[in-house]
Amino acid sequence: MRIGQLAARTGLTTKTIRFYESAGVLPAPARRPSGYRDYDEDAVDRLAFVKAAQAAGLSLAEIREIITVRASSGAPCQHVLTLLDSHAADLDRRIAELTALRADVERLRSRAGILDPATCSPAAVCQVIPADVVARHVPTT
Amino acid sequence: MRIGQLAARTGLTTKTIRFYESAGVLPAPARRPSGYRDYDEDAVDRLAFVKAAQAAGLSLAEIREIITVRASSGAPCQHVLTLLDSHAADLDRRIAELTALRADVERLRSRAGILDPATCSPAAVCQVIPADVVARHVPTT
DNA sequence: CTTGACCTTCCAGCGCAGTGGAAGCCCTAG
DNA sequence: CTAGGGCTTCCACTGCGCTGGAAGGTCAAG
Repeated sequence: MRIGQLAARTGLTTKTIRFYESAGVLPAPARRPSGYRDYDEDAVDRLAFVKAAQAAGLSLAEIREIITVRASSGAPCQHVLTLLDSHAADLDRRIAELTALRADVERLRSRAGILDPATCSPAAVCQVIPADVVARHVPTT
Repeated sequence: MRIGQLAARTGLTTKTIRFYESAGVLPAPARRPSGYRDYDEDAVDRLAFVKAAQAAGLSLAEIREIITVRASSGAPCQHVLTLLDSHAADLDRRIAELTALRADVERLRSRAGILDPATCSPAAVCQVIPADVVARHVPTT
């Protein structure tokens, strides 16, 4: 099938499919004499995997790596599990950070009621956002 | 004071300070005859505000807008509160998304034990990541 | 006078996952 | 024969917050 039909069947754009090929997550397909790409059914499965892996939070670089492992040393399950674990840990960290930030934003909000706008200095712009929030949200990333 | 000293006092780099000026979050300072930037104490306060607002999750574009409001119509407290509210709502959404993703990653992990690597098709790469995760993590962003 | 630290400008690139557009070929229907 | 829709390549751009480097000016110490 040509790229347009593959796009229709997978819900991606032709642009994205070509980009995935260049990104190494979709093998270069056969070509017709005209130069048109000619895909088989495997391409549909592969793109389904790419979408699923993205939905699971993996980057294209990680997906490419999984595919490489699969091609060179068989089933990449162990590698995938390691990746998933490290992503779960990342997610836990991010969730904790965002939750802390959420609490701090709430704190600023409720504290704002007792402030007098007249006491804001122009250089400091707005005392609703005080300097001490920096200390609580240090370079975590 | 010159830019190097301002950088030392704020913990930023000279590059970043010039970038902030071009981004409109720090006013252009006076210049010495040599062309060197010459900052006053207000610059320290301003950069403290920028850092604090960043730590509170605001983008430079939002910070610039707050500063513009401040310059044109006085204390921007109401504007800042609106921004904080909308950011709190964003954070709630992001946290919910990440939490759902975290649960799904966990689900994949624990389900992986009962899979036979031999039943993975090469095109689908790895059945640890099944197509149905896509449905649960639809285009949310 | 020279060295070196500091400053100036401008231009380029990072990572990420695409998206947009231009110039041109292929193929079929009318 | 022409129009159109599809396909090809390549290059540039998006958003975000910087960071790096080149080429050159300034200033104080030795």
